[in-house]
Amino acid sequence: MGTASKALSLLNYFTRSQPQIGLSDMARLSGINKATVHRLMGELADHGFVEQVGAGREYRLGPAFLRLAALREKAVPMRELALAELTKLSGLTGETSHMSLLNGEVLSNLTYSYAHKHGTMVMMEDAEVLELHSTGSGLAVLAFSPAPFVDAILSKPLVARTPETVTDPAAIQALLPKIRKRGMAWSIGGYERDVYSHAVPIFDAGSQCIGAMAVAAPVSRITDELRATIQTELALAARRTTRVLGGFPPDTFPTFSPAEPPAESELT
Amino acid sequence: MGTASKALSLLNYFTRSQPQIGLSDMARLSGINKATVHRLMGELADHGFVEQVGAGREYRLGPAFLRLAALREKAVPMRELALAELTKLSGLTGETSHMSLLNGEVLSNLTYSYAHKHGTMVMMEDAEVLELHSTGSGLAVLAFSPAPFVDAILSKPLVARTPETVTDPAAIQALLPKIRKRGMAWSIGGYERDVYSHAVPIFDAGSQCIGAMAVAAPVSRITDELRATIQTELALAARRTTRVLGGFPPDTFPTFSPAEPPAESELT
DNA sequence: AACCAATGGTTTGAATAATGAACCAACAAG
DNA sequence: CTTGTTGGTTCATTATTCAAACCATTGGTT
Repeated sequence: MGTASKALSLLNYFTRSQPQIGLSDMARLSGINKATVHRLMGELADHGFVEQVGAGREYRLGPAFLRLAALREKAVPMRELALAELTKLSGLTGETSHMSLLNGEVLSNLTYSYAHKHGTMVMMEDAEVLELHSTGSGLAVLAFSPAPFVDAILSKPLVARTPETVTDPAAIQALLPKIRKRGMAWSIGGYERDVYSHAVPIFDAGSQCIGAMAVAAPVSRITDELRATIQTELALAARRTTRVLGGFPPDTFPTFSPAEPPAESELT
Repeated sequence: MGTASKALSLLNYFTRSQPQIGLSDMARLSGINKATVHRLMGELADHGFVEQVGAGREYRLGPAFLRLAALREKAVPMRELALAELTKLSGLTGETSHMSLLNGEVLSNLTYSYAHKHGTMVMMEDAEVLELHSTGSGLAVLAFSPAPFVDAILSKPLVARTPETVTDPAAIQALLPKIRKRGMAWSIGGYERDVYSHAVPIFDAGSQCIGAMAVAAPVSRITDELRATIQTELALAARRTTRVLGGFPPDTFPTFSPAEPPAESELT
């Protein structure tokens, strides 16, 4: 791994739950020598990518990202375009919709839209991390990712987020052909209890899967009718999103047929 | 300069007007060897900080910034807090207000708020770059920055954005003590014609100047009354913003006195 | 106080990686 | 067929990273 990669990889240890990291912790987390970490963090700090805060001299992400994110969004208004589709999608389905991007071995949430139609709804957060094996979005991405990548993901220990989470690699592998065939994944309570999630992959200009668009509803609200609405509208919205982002689904990607309600036996 | 710094500095060549840069161009712009640039861009691309696009294989900023910016904003909701103050400020003054952060030798716009009170207003953009010598915000920052930094900025060629821009380093140096004394800078038509801008510096926990908050109004709309309102409210809003961001004005920072309307002779 | 275990930060020669000039191959214009 | 681009690669030279030790400071225990 090159020096620049090392410096950049340090940034990945900052998370929502651990927004500040000290020097020694960072050296431990990254497995990189403390002296090197110190130098790298110093260079990152010089460019505003991290900043040192008060007492413990811990590091946290710096203000440079706000500027660069704005420039990125100006050049490629992914978030804006996705949000436009999500807003429509939430309106049509009455449920929370979101889009997430593949980032290494996890998905990170890009943006989301709530429907304020019901008293309860599935909550999302910006930059929320979604695992590939336990979420509908993750399964959608896995199904349309290269086999070596899938194998790498599934060969690692799979955390059970809920009692319903499927953690058997073989069982997950078995799901993928079905997802590939219908162009849509679903997951019931795999990530959070009582959340029924539908997800469709999103592709870039090279037909590589770069993320997923999804609709998440409380299990209790799901009916055949709502399921049909979600599936129809989500498939359309995701297809439009891929296109509007300049991407193309692979030639093998199916046109989702709404007249194909899932048998109870294939619910997952 | 270390390897990591070189890689990070490459990111600064992407701008609003030049969002895509080829390998050779990047090598020229940065003065770094092409082979090195190639490797560094490859590493940046591996982490999603840049991506290569289609035909010319040019590079542009990658999607990783959206995630990291969201994490940063979650940890330190600068933008959100600033926007809350700006919204109030625009409401009270009826004019466009904005906040920008020092990034190297320029300010980059963090966020802004429009007042929809009049048919015309000063327009802003996210991540817009403001020069230190030609904007009210820039002068406010210069006045509260270390002398070596100010000297470094003013020793470089100063671009005249409009016929009104002051480009004489000595003349600008002469303004700074006055700005320090009153805790507020103003600029008339220095950056864009017909824009009258007031600006107050924002400080961090170490009383370092990190940016500025400003109100920009069309020159034609300025009256003594509006000027007094802007100055009073801006001074208060900026002070609240510094505090709410966890910062402290330096001990020497004056309490702006609204009962001190500028004589016409000190307009700049 | 004395001690211990942390912390952030710095220093050392031996191991490792980055560097830059030259070099390809591909494409375009003349 | 030259000339001048482009993105990308090679390899001896050069600079950086590594590990392990060491400081100075802090906070908690005995």
